[in-house]
Amino acid sequence: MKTVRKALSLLDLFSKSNPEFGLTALAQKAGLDKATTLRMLQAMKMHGFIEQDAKSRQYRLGAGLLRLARLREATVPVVDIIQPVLRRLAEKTGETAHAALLAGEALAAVAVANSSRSSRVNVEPGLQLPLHATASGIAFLAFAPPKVLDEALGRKFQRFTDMTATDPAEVRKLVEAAHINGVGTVDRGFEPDVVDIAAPLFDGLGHAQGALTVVTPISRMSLNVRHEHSALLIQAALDCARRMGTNPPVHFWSLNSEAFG
Amino acid sequence: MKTVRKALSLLDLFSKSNPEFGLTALAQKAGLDKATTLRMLQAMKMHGFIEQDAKSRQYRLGAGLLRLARLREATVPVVDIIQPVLRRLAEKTGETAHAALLAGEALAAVAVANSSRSSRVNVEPGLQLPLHATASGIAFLAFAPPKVLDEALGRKFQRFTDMTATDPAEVRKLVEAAHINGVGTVDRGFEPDVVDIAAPLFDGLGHAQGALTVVTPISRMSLNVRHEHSALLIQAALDCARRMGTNPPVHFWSLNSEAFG
DNA sequence: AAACTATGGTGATTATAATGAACCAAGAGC
DNA sequence: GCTCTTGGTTCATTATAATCACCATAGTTT
Repeated sequence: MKTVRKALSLLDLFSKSNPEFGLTALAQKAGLDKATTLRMLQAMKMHGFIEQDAKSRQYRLGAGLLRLARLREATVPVVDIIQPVLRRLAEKTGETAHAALLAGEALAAVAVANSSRSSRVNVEPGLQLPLHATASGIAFLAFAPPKVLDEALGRKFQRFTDMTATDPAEVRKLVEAAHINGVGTVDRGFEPDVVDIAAPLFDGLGHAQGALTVVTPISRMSLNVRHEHSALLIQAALDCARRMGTNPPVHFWSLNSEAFG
Repeated sequence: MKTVRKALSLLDLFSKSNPEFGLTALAQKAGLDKATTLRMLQAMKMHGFIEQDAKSRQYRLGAGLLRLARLREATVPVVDIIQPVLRRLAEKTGETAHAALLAGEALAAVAVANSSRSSRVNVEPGLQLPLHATASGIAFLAFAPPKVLDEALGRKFQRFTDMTATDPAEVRKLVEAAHINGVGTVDRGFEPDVVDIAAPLFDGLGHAQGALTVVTPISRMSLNVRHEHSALLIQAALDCARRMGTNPPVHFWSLNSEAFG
C-alpha cells in the first residue's frame, strides 16, 4: 500500500518546530508532487487527521487524532499507568524521565516527567527517538523480537552527534550489553552533553514495546549515578509491567535483586 | 485518494466496545476484501497507527496515535484554550463548569473549574460521562455526525437515577431539542439532585468533539438560572471555537444574538 | 498601477498501484 | 485425525493515483 504509506508519512513531517505547512512546502519536504500531496491532504482532512486554517490555508494536524488517541488510551491505558511511575522516577533521580513507545520505525515519547532542577534536560512530548542513537532505542531493541532487531540493524543510521553509533556492529554491541544489564546506555549519541539510561517496557509476550528513560546532563553523570539510575529504572520497569499485567522475560526479574550493588 | 480514505476509515471502526478485531472480522465490517484490508493494516502498522497483538494476531489502534495527538496538542493546545473560558464560566454562573471530549463511547472530562461556593457539585477530571445520561452527552450528540448518533442510540442505556432517560426515543427527543436550542439539558439523569446544561465544542469539520458543561445543584436551579446558564454556555462555546479556529455550524452562531432574552 | 512572482488549486493523460478469487498453512474444536 | 476457521499470500486483471502543464489569486516590486 504505497499510497497509504506516503499519505501517512506526510503526517510524520509535522513537528513541534514545524507545526504548519503550506501545500507547496509540504509537497517539497515530502518529495511528492503538489497535486498528489493536495489530494492526500484532502483525504486526511475528511477524516480529521489534518485540518486547514481557513484564512492562511496552512495545513496542520487535525482534531480527529485526539479522538483516536483517547480511544486507544481508553482500551490500553498505558500512559495513565506509566505517569506516576515516571514522576517517582524523576523525583528519586532528580532528572527528567520519559516513557516512549514504538511508533513505526522509531520510539515516540508519550509521557514526560521533568526534573525539578533548574538545569535539566527537556524532552518534548511527541519527540521521535531513533532506535540506534538513544538509550530508549537500545533498551527497546535489546528485548525486542529478533526480527525487529535485524530489521532495525538493516536500516541506515543517521548521525546526530560525533558520538552517535552509526556502525551496525557498534549498535549491536550496545544492544547486547543492554540485554545483559537490563538497561541501555547511550552517551551523548543523540544530543550533545546528555547521557541516557533506559529500561524496556514489555508487552504481553515479554517483548519490548517501548522504554522508560532517565536523561542526565553529562555534568552530573558519574559511575555512581549511573548505577543508581540503572537500579531505579529496572525497578520502575518491573513496576510498570506489574501494573499493566505484562510479562518481562524471566531473566529480567533477577536483575532487580542483584541490582548494581 | 480512494485508497487513503478506505484505509483511514478502517480506524473509525474501532470503538470502546470493539477495541480489537481479527483480520477477517475487520474486513467484513469494512466491506473490503481480506487481502486489501491486510495490506492497509500493514501500512498503518508501519506508521504506528495500528498495532497487532503478537499472540492473538488481533489488530488494535497503535501507539503512534498518541504521539501525533501530543504533537497536535502542542500546536493547538485545546485544553489550555478551554481552561480560562471554563474559569470565567464558573465565575459568572457561580457553579462548577467542566469540559469533556469524546473518548471511546463516552465523553471524558478533561478540564474542570470548580464553583467557589461551599455547596457545589464536584467533578473529578477524567470522569466518564455517558452520552445518554448527561447534558454533555446530549449536546455532543446533537451536533455529532448522524452516524455517531445512530450508533449511540443503538446501544443499551444504563440507568443511573430514576430520572435517567433509557428509552432511545426519549434520548432522541432530548438530542433534537438540544440541536434546536444549541444547549443540552439533563435533569437529574446522572446524579441525583444535579441539573446539567451543556453546549457543544466543535472540531474543524463542524462536528461536535466534546462539550462545555455547567452543573448546578437542583436547589439552586430555576427557569431564570437555566436561561442564563444557557446563554453563557453558548457564548463560551463560540468563544472556544473562535480561539481554536474551529467552525461551528452556521445555525449555531445565530443562537448567540437571540440568546434567551 | 502594472508587471512579476509565488501560492493554492485543477484536469486529462499515462504509468502505476490496488484489487480479489483462488490458494496455503496453522491452530482450535470436535 | 479430520474439519472448520483464521491469518496470510499470489498473480493476472483492472481501477487508480501520479504527473505536468495550466489557471486564479494575492502579495510584492518596480
